Amino acid sequence: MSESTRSNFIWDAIEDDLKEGKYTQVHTRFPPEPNGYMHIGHCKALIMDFLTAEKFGGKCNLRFDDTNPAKEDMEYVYNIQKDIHWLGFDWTGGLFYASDYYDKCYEIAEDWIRRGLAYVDELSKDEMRAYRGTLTTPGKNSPWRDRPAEESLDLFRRMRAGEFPEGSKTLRMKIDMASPNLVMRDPAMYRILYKEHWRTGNKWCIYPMYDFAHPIGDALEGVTHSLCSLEYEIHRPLYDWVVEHSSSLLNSKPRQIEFARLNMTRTVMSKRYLRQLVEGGYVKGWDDPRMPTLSALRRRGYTGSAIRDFVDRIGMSKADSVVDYALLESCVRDDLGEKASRVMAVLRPLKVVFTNWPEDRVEELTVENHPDHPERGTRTLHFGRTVYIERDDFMEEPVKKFQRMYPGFEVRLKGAYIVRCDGCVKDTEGNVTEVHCTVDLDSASGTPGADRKIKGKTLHWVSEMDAVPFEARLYEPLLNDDSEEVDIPSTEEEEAEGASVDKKDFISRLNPNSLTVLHGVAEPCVLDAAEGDTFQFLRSGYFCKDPDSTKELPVFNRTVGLRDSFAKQKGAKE
RNA sequence: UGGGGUGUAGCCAAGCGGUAAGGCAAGGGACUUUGACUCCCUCAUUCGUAGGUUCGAUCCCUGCCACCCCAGCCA
Repeated sequence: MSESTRSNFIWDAIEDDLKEGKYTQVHTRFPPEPNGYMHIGHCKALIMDFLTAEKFGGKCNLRFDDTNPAKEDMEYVYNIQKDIHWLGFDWTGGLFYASDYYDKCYEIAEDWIRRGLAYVDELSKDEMRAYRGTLTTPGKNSPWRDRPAEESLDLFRRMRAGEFPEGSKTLRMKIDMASPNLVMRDPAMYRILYKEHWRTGNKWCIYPMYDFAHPIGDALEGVTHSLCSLEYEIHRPLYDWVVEHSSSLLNSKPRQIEFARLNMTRTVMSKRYLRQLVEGGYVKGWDDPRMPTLSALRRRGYTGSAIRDFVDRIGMSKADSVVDYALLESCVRDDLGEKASRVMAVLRPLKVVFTNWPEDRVEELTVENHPDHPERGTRTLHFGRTVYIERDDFMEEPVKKFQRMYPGFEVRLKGAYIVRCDGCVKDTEGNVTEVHCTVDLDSASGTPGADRKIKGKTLHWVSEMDAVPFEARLYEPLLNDDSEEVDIPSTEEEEAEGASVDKKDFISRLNPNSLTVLHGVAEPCVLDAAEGDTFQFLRSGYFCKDPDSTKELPVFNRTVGLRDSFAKQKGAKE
């Protein structure tokens, strides 16, 4: 549970940098593009960025990489900040936006043009692609590549002034069209975009590209270690090139280090697929508790500390990997097992009548809120002639090793009495509607008679007089366990083109049982709980009160079930 | 096919020339008024593969194989 102190290859590298005097302090940044909701996959980078700063006593900035006004929105800015705080971090180095640096970027761009490091190109998109060459053949120089600096400068200023239509011109870095690394083949620095930016309004109609703005943002902010995912590895020479050629204008010379991004079994991480789920109505929204978004996990009852523990436990490496979602579940169970108060709730109620218990007799019982923490107090329950138990806890004809309620067998009701099952009542279709039991009146919890050992298990229950109806929403992974993993796109691309084939496979893997809605009964205390409060419903799992709750009908999401070795064993034998 | 990466158990992952950590999952047992928790035990003679160097190789060298990333005026 506690954050491990073990290192990883990134921290080792940083320690070396410090030792060698390459840097005297550590400064990181978390640079999301505000174009969507954050999901569990983002947490690896997020936690790594903030935790690295913490570990080395440095600072971490939050910088929104808002260089593409076509895709970004303020709504996301707010949500991302909320998610970061939820995970228990703060941007100790400050809050920034790439758009803060538009002027500075422009200044550098003009400087580069003068120095012959950049030029205005007039190739169309298609032409540019053709000139770029292929993986195996070198590209060729644009006919505009060697135009005089003065001409480029003039054109660039007129681009900025809005004299040219979108797509007609770009500013490009002059590097090497024959480089075996495609990203070095004169990458674009600026494109014309007549889009209002949510922060800078209509001040600009040219916007810098990531490859240009990102290193500059880092270096302007004094970032020392720029951590990012593996797909940027081939951009590192470009990153260094940009910093190198503008170093006199910057505040630091950051080192980019890449690591593998997080993938998980039985879910998807790409924004494109998540959007399909929402827009196709397969889930109720971005915060539907089945989604891997942080807002969904929060609603479902996951905790920030469980997610931090998870990221700690998956480790940090450069190998592509798909982490078993069971590890995440294990982390929440750990966290909630300690934190959550215990309550009794019956998900699928079956009525039990105690034939030897007087109709009007009511007994007050005291039960603990947490077995390992007596200091968290107790609560009072009422025990009467009729209670509800879980349908699964009764079998008229028990299967092998079944140690719950069945005719002739004794079980204990948690915090109450030992009862013996005498039989059941069925409707015309043969469904069990009621179970009859005899209470051992000398076996009340806390009395010497309760010490009697029995073979039966201890069951949870809710008495009829206390029963509060509630809705339980149980979840399973979004995707079936298809042995073959989903084709998880590794970039955050939004382009839906060419996705139709993927979509079919992905949609066909959807788990039809990802949501089960049940109507159960619970102890009265669930009525007073606030939205977001989490309980352990004894023997059923951890449940979090949902915002859909009303005064009359509390709604609870099952965050995760308890481990169930009996179910496993039973499942294996069937 | 060019370039850049990565291959250690079912899934993650340590290991940095001296004889394979740990977690999750799985299996067995103890305890138990949650079939939970907790606690024990089991789970890689072998590190993608074939050679080489070495007294000694998961670690160094060479070849091969597999997978991932790159041909946006996205990030």
